[in-house]
Amino acid sequence: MRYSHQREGIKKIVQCTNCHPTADWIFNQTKKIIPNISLGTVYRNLKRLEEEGEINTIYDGNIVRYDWNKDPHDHLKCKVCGDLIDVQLFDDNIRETVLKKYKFKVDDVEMTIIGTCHKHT
Amino acid sequence: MRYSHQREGIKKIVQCTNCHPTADWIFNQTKKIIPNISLGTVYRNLKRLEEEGEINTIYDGNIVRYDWNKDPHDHLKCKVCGDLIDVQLFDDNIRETVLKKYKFKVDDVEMTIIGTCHKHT
DNA sequence: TCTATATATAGTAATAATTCCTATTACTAT
DNA sequence: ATAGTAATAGGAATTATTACTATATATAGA
Repeated sequence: MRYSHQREGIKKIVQCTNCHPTADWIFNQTKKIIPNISLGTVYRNLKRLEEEGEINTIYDGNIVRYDWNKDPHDHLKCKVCGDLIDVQLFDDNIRETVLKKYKFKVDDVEMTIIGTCHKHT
Repeated sequence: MRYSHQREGIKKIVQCTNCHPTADWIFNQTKKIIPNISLGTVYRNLKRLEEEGEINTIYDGNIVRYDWNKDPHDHLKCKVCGDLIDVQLFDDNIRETVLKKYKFKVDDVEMTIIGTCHKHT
């Protein structure tokens, strides 16, 4: 894949945030460094970065977000503030259980736990 | 809530299928019984049925689907045929673990397991 | 049964997120 | 430097969903 200034900018933006940004947020941030970047370029490069394994696409309800955290992990979604918090729960036993019980070869486990985070007690 | 012929039709359609239909699929099926139903009516009533607890909204990646199965359950998503299969895995220990470890009050656990189903071995 | 009123509907327009298209520009190897 | 390849900007097209509005319908009360 050929080098591209735009893609490097997008990558840096995604990797330097702790929130789980949407394409639109990434577009707006990237515009601050590369003012004439286009939204199409952002979408195309996010897709390519995902293909390269540099970032992950996560689905927060019907909102698409991007995540630089490549380790398998789950999310806690707070329904009060909307925060999406990275957590490490299980995994290994899920793979085995599902394979035995349903003859289903597991590639990926996506788990989102919806509730209320500690800030609202 | 006032009775509506259209809402009853939509409810019946959703409850009589084992697939996890999209709004568009539901619209097309409902048209067979109520030919001049409009798509807006389908969306409005799906939302109200969800509010009433008659159906659930599930997010299959960025595709929105509806599900009459109100029991808490998880999904296996086959990346070959796209099938979404209902399964019952765990739950109870997740709630406790998450509450203790992250001080996060769990309302709902959404788990989708991506892989290959038994039809493609 | 009839009427009044609130709610639902069909049909259309508007919005939002994403993808597609095309002319132009940049990079690479010769 | 030039040709060929690949990437970009910008805007149009697409898809899913929501909003709007005039008309139709359900239902409560006379």
